[in-house]
Amino acid sequence: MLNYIETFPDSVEMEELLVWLKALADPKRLRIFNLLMEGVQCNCEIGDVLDMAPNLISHHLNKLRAVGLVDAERDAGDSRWIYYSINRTALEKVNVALGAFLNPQRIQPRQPACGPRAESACTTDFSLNKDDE
Amino acid sequence: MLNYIETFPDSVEMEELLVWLKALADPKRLRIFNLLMEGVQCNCEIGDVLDMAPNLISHHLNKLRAVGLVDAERDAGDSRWIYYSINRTALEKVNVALGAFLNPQRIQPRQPACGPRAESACTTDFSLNKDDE
DNA sequence: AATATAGTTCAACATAAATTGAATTATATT
DNA sequence: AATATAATTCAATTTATGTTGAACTATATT
Repeated sequence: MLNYIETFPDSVEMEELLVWLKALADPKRLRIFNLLMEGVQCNCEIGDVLDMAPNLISHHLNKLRAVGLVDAERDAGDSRWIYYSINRTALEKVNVALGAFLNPQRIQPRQPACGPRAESACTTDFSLNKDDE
Repeated sequence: MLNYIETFPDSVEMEELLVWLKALADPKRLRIFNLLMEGVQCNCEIGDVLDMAPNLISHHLNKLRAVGLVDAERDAGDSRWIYYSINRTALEKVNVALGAFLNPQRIQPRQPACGPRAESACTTDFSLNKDDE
């Protein structure tokens, strides 16, 4: 009678995935990210297209940068301008992680350990052994 | 001189993607979803594994159900028990949508429309024509 | 030197969402 | 009938996060 344990790669990978999901799970950030996918690069143009204040764009770009999804680079000639772009390495990592996490083949046809169909009921002895101290 | 326009499939698809991302972008919900992927099915077992209160699990399962990612089914013999499972159709849709959205090939090597490298500066005439009323 | 530009940073505010505890529903067990 | 069980619903609270406006930095233009 095995006590169930989470098995997805490991909690570290899930933590990393979570960070990426949170970064993308905002309407404005998702649109900004989308624009960067399409090649738009500076704060001001994003503002023109999405009709957002530059400080708000800056805030969201910071969040995307903080998790590594987006890179920033100043213009060589006129350093007032900053060009933002998708970090391809990070994008690939996200794709791999999401692909693994959401892989339909991971779905197990496991019998419930709880309920009438189970060998043992929930309350029985899912807790750890008491004699481990 | 074209004014830039968002092109990802359409705003409807992005809206749908956002809904899924938001559903998954929560630490507890991501772990619950993961357990469901691994075949764990009832509220009580999730509670045992993740050490969470049943009402909180219920709340998160509702969120996952609300966006179609998770199905619920009562035990035929003892209807107090509810078995939760991943909705495979929804999962496939998420995979397709994410795959399309995060496809590295979408990244365009586009020159910025703003800044010194651009033909015209940002402030020039990105706004709509004034004579359209 | 004075002004304009691109963008950021900061603090205050508003909003949304997770969490908690208590009460409730519905079914099964004794 | 009385009690136990699995899970939900509800209202109250807390926590996190997006948004706003003002001030600031750094560079370029006139």
